[in-house]
Amino acid sequence: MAAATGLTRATVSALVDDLVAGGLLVEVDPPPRTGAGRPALGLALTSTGPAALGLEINVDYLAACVVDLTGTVRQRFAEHADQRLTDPARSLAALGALAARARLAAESDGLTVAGAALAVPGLVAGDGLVRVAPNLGWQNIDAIAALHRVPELAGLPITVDNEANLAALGELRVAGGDPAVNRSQPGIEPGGSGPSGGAGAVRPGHVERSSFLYISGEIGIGAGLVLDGELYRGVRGWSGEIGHVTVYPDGRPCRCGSRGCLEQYAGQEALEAGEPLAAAALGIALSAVVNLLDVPVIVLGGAYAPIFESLREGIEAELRQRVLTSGLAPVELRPAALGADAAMRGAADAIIRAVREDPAAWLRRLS
Amino acid sequence: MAAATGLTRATVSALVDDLVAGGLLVEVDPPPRTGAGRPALGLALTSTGPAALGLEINVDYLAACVVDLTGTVRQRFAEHADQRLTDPARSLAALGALAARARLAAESDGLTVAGAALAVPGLVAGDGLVRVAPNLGWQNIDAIAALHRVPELAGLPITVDNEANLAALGELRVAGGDPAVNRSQPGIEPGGSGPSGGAGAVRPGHVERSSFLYISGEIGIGAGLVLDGELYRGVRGWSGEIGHVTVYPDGRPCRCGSRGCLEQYAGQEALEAGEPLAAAALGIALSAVVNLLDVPVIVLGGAYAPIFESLREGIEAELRQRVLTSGLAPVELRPAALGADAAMRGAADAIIRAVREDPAAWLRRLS
DNA sequence: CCGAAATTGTTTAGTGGTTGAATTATTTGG
DNA sequence: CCAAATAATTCAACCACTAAACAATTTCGG
Repeated sequence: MAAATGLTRATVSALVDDLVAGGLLVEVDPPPRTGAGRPALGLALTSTGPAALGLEINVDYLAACVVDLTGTVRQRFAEHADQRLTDPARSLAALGALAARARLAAESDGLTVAGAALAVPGLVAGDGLVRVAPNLGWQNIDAIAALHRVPELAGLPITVDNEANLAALGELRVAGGDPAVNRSQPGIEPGGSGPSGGAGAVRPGHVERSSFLYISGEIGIGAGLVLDGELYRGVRGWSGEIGHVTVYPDGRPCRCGSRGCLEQYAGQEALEAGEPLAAAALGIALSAVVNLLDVPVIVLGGAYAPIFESLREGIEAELRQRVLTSGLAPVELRPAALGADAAMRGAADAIIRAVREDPAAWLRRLS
Repeated sequence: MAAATGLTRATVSALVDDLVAGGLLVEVDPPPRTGAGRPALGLALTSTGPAALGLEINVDYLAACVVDLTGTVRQRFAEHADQRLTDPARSLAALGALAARARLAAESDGLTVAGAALAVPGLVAGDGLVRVAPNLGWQNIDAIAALHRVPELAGLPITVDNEANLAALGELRVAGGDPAVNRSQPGIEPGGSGPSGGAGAVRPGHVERSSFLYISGEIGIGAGLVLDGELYRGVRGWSGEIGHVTVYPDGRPCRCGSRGCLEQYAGQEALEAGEPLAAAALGIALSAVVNLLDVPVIVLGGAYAPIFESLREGIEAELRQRVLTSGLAPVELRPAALGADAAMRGAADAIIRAVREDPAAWLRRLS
């Protein structure tokens, strides 16, 4: 652990002591043994302590979950109902009720909910205001205030974010880039036990930071962009609107007022109509992303995940042709690892991530 | 200064003392007076001390400059000659000679060159190897090694980067995002001298971090992307290849092997042929960027800068139609502030930036 | 079965950057 | 000329971290 962080063993000891005392870490018994020497103590994130409430509202369902520090889903509630015909205030009240149940269930399980995040299919301003969510029929909805009106959620910090952004965060956790997840138990690389090199053989403090585009095919098409392990939200929080990237400049008119948007060729409605250009259109739009941003991985989520194999070849053909650097290094295409829960899981993960990044803030809260 | 950084006045004093002792700052006499109280001391970056060597190689010229800590160009040498017909080694030797002259002139002027950066019109790998520069006819050229063969540059740290990336950095300095440039002399906002609020009225440590896309129209079209005040280079350093973003999927064949690339409609050759679609093609490609990344500003550089006004309306029309959020907040379009020297200036600036970001490293060097 | 080597974890004194409060210096404005 | 305001310095105290010694516990070789 000291080698991985670049800190002294003494420092690590002190910090770990704090985290154990604060209830964020627990010592566990059986560490895997690696060779000679005194065996290391096992450490694990607590499954009691801080937890996060992940919320999602979408065209045809509401969902809430509670995730603990380890990333395990501890509670999960969902409700299927068409939100398009419902008044936003009612939708949010129903979601609030779901969230309240999830929170109470979690707290009676020893967890303390540190905060909540809500995933919505629309444009969210920096202050959390939902500017427009076309498929829900929302416009300028203050979802945070609405949720805060539920008594059980009154004091809770709540954030709102775009559905694709949060789903991308969910994938980030699974795909790697999160050292606490894809590393094994503390105790450095088991392979390197020999005298292969002294201290400094591994660059200390270095963590592989992944970059990828998550693209979510729903009624609309959204994208979440992770650059160097961090979600990029854009200056106003409106990044990732890949559904309205122009694919055919003089193509079909789109409800956004433009023509030839990707959504017209690869949105869920086009897919259900058997659109033959879907894969090609996706490939054209994605090649623009790769040319511009040099992202090495593209994750297909939402409605694209189940039909991944049928899209793959068509997309890859366009990427090969249209990405300038495709000859130097290919782009990896893969289906989303998380299913329909991706956005809700990612929402909870956003909160957990904040606690992980600054555990001291969580410990200070006990004042 | 203490208020701006969030540090104590005592700490600032100590730090400033170090920088003055190390020759990075000098005390200057006349600070502008703001109201009652003892007047503040003036501080300015030294115009002696560390400096940076900015180098550029392009199709028809070589250039080298030396920039000091304040951002002033202290030396500038350029040489016009067609590099397409020249052997890469010869081009680099000629550039090295130019660089050597610039360095010697600067050092006899009291400056110490801290490092050099080279701008090339091509793809540069993370280690500085120029993978391919189509318009120079380069492939896998180790420019750093070649420059290091010049005796006067032997020990100097040298980096290589894409021309558009560095030009974007140059624009960043001019456009803002660099507190040391766009703030006035130390001594906080002169307007706020009244009792408008105690300490903490200004969020300490906050600096406006700009995001924009710089697009450079040369023979090829490149782009440099600045997100939150930082240049985004992409995972492999190959971001910004906007010239090969598809604009018309079944359009003109491009020398990259694809069809309908932006370069075919808005590259310098197309412009010179009076291509009527140039502005529209640019607008289509740029709308994709804005939809994906939500950048609020686009800077047109290279060959686009002088004809900015003739392109503006055509580009803006496409942006209005194709950018989903154009109704919520318009995208600002503006011509590059720096001229043909943008990339070279940006190159030097990249080095200066490194010294500014970690002045302690520069001070340690004196051991 | 013993001892050497290896590895983990703790203890201790020391260091450097920072804070906070007190002090001094120098101006404006009534 | 004095009060209020602002700028800068000094100094003791603090905190996170380091470095080095030490203690604990294992494997491995005879």
